[in-house]
Parts: sequence; structure tokens; C-alpha cells
Amino acid sequence: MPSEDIFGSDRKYRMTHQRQLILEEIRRVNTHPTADELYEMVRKRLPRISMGTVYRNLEVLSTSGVIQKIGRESSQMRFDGNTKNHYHIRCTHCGKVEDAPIESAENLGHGIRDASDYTIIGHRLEFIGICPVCRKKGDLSHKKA
Amino acid sequence: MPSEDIFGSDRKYRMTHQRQLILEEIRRVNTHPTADELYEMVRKRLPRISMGTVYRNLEVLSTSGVIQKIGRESSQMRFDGNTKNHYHIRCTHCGKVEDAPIESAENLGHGIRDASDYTIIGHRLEFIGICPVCRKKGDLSHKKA
DNA sequence: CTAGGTGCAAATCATTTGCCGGGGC
DNA sequence: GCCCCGGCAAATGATTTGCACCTAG
Repeated sequence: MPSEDIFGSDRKYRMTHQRQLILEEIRRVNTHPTADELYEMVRKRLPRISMGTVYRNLEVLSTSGVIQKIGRESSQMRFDGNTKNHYHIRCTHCGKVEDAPIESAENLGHGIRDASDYTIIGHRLEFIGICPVCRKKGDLSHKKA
Repeated sequence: MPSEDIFGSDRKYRMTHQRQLILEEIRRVNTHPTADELYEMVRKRLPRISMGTVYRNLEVLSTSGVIQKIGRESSQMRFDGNTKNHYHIRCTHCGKVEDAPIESAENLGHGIRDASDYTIIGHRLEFIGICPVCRKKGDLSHKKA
């Protein structure tokens, strides 16, 4: 596969060799690898690549929308004294988490129970948005939590 | 509030003073605090408490189902070369993440758009279950990723 | 007496960043 | 020349753990 033109008009980034290899590996598998798994995968083809490069490129690729991040919405765990099933809504700007004003839907899992070979225990649904405070402030500063 | 009998028949754990204070604070607010926010909150009432104690008790309380963890399904970020909207399913035992065989539902956000004062950007839905491999193995070893 | 609990400090783990030399345009 | 880049190692930040003592049952 030749070096792809994934950045299109965005001339900010170039498709470098390291970046290309990381992208190839991530596309080759469907295991949703972690950064260090990718590091090991790419290292087989480019032994001197460093973790820093892997992380930096994963950041560039996901920011550019070429790949997607899964999990870890924020760096810190949060805790909730309410153990009833309910959903949350998280502000992309300030990182605040509030309860979502919507009922928990048990039936969300129904469709997948037939389609999947997993034993379904439950589901987590989280809405992503901008809270009124940040919207009002026009707060475009980088997310904190 | 007197020391609660939250552990019921589970005599493994006692309701200690620190544990009680942590629980009171977490229940007092609806901000879904992080561990260090709770540490600061509890420290106002018990200045010599340590972060280690806070983390240990949050673990006990959430394991016992008295409180709930939000966010951070796993310690590591995962990456996906498929940027189409799709959901994932995560195995509680081995931590593996696969694509969920179910369509992404745009309308999930509809109800909340009216009910919430957030500007809704999107949602994340993740199913939790046990993968066939772990089920077959009867693998009850602790989750890895 | 035993097992759980605590404060404290050190360790761990994932991720980020500073430095610095190198190459593309 | 300017800016992106990559390797390397050091720094950071959240969380976990080892240790020594303490206390309830």
C-alpha cells in the first residue's frame, strides 16, 4: 500500500513512514489494540520506533478523524452514590458529568442478545455534549477532566 | 447520620469512620466527584486521612455495590481504525473489546435533546458482557485490561 | 489471635513532554 | 528557514501497594 493521502487538504500533517505503519497495523486487525500493543506490532517492522512516536501519531490520527479512540473519556475515575441504573452526560469542554434526564432503557440490550455470542450483562450509555456554562462562556479552552 | 449497616450480611467489611465519611460526602453531592475531589472534601472533616485510604474505600464501596464507578472502563486507551459510528462490546473478564453487531441509533439522542440543557453532540454506547471464550473457560480470573 | 483498616511513602502504569538533531517543502 | 518529526529519556498524574502499627470481634 502506497503512502495514503488521508489528510487531504490539511497540509499541516504529512504521511510519514512511522505514521503509515501505525495506520496499516491498526487497520489490519479488528482487535482495537492499545498503544503498547500497537507499539509491539509496529516494532516488528520498524524496530527503532519509540512509544512517544506511537502516542504522538495516534493523537494526530484520531484528531484528524482517521482513527477513533475507545474508552477512557477522562483520565480520572468518577464516583456516584446513586446506584440505580441511570445514564450520564459529559461536557466535552469542562469535563463535568451530570445525570442524564432520561430513563434507563433495559430493552437496549435486547437486540444484541440475539445477535451476539456474548452473555450480555448490561450496557453503558453516555451522552456527549456542551454544558450551558461552557456554551455561554464560548469556552473553547481545552478540556480539563 | 449514624453508622449505616450497608454491608448487611457481608461481615467481611465493617463501617469504619473513614468509610462512613467518604460515603456521606459522595452522597451529599451530585457532582460525581473524582477521588482527589473526595479526598479534599473528606479532609475538611478528617484532616489526617490519606489518599490511599480514599482509594481503598472507594474500591470497597463500589465492589460492594454501595456506590458506582463512572468512566474509565479500563486503564488503557484503545484505538479503532473504523471511524464509522458503531458500538462496542467489552468482556468483563478478559477486557477484550469487539464491535457490537447492532446498528448505531441516531435517535438515541432525540429524547435527551429536549430534556437537557446541554448541546448534544453524540453518545457512546457500550455493552458489557462475557465473551464466549471466557464463558467456556469458566474463567473467573481477574480482568486484565 | 486474626483479619481488616489506616497513614505514609514508595512504586507502578499509562501517557505526555522537553530536548535536539534531521528532513521536507 | 520554518515547521513538522522522530528517538530518547525524563516528567507527570492517577492509582496501587508495601510496611508497620492499630483495633474490633
